[in-house]
Amino acid sequence: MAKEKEFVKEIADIHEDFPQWYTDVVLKTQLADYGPVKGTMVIRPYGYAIWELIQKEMDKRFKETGHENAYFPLLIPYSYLTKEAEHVEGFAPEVAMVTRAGQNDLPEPLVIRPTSETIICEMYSKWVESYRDLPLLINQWANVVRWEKTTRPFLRTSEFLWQEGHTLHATAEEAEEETLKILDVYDEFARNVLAIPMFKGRKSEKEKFAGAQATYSIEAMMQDGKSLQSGTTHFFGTNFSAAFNIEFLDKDGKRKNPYQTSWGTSTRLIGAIIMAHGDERGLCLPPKVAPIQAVIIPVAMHKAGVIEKCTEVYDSLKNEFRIKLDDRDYSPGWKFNEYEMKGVPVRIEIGPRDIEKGVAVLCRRDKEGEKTEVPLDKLGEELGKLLDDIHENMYNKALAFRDSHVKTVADMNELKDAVDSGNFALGMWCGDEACENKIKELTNASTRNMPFDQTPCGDKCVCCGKKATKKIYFGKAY
RNA sequence: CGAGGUAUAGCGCAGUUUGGUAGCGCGCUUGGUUCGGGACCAAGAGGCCGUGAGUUCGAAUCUCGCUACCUCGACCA
Repeated sequence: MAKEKEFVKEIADIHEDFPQWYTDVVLKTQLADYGPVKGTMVIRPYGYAIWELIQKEMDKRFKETGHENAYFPLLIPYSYLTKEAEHVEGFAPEVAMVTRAGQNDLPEPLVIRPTSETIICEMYSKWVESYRDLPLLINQWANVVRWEKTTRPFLRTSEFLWQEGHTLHATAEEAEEETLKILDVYDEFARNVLAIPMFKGRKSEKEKFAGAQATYSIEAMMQDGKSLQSGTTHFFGTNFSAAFNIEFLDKDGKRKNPYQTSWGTSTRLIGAIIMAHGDERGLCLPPKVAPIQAVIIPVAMHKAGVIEKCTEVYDSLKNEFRIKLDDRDYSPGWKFNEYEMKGVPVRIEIGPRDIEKGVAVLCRRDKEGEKTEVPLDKLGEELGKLLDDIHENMYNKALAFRDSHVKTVADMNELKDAVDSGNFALGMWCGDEACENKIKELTNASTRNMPFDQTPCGDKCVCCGKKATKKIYFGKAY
């Protein structure tokens, strides 16, 4: 019907105009709206509910691995930022500062945190005295501000929400172990909660965090073949602890700088969900972070007994699932489209015909048109199974997409072909930053990360042709 | 920050060339008929035309500045 075509046009075609599709989905599904200040966004209730579920799942994992939450101040003296040379160099260009308070200029400008290493280190230097104080494992949920040049809702905003973990350890081995452990937590979370497969690996020197000795990342492939860096963990060695005079007296009676890590994930993960799973109908949310896991849609609401039966079903499911009964005065067809656009995993239709048969119709979002009739007394059980199956299917679909969009390449031409046609390229690299820069210049792709499985796929650098020992992913990135 | 584009009702647009006081579709409100894939009829509400200055008797329309958004580059979670 003509009306249906108009609806489809409300969201740009995912295959023809991915950036526009993305923005349409964010705005039309009411995840977020633009704020009045450049690069800011308002996270609307539907989007914030996803963030709360992400927080809940992730926080549980941090606690299970021995971390505690704390909160550090938003404002940081500018002088703190300058203590670690690489750090200030990396962040200065995008730092926002407060220079006035009330009617007076401040004696020292205050940085609105772009990240909290410096102020946390300053505090840690007071708190740590003995090896008995280690390890110190703290996480904070906070907002940070980075004055980015180009912004996009969830993917890059001037202010964003995130979590940042900051830990201190007595030995380098223990700190390195922490960076890898958290990387695994991120990876497992992405797989089991967001249904997104990640490439785990180590960043190149060029791409690592300002002030880190080593940076690791999880990288997700979006449906346009671009990479989204979705989480990072950093090993600092003693770079910061030395700069900030964090010292402890070790068992051997010597004063030492502890080894440090930091790690973070942000509201960007919501962008990852949108771009990894969405389709021409809009959002498709993984059940574990879907604010509404199933929506009950009454059919022929005015007919006797329909609303009553729907309410009864709602009451029987509401304690076990995040469920909504939509009894608004819109036609069923209108609601079907609405909730599909908003990515609700399961729709439960209940109308006079179903009530007569003692069933409800379950329709899954991830497989178009697949409907099953389920006896009302088995609804809870079947819904649980269906949600699990939806998660599996979404993960497998994303995995299959990803695996079919990675090309092993041997030289620059193959690399360029691969990334220009929407793929990641996996190839050998000599480790020279000059090659990274040249690749970026010629193909617009950057190095993403080096997988832990370094089984060679060749022996020559894809760029310079010299002997190469590092296997690394290349891709265009957000 | 560099190049290009856009800004008129909640959304999508016309009107700008040739200045004369704003219109269409969707949505919204009310009443009625409807309801298993975006229903229909009728009656309504809603806009200092992004913003600041200038030209003019008169500016959505002409001139200059600013801002925001979109696309493409350089920087980042």
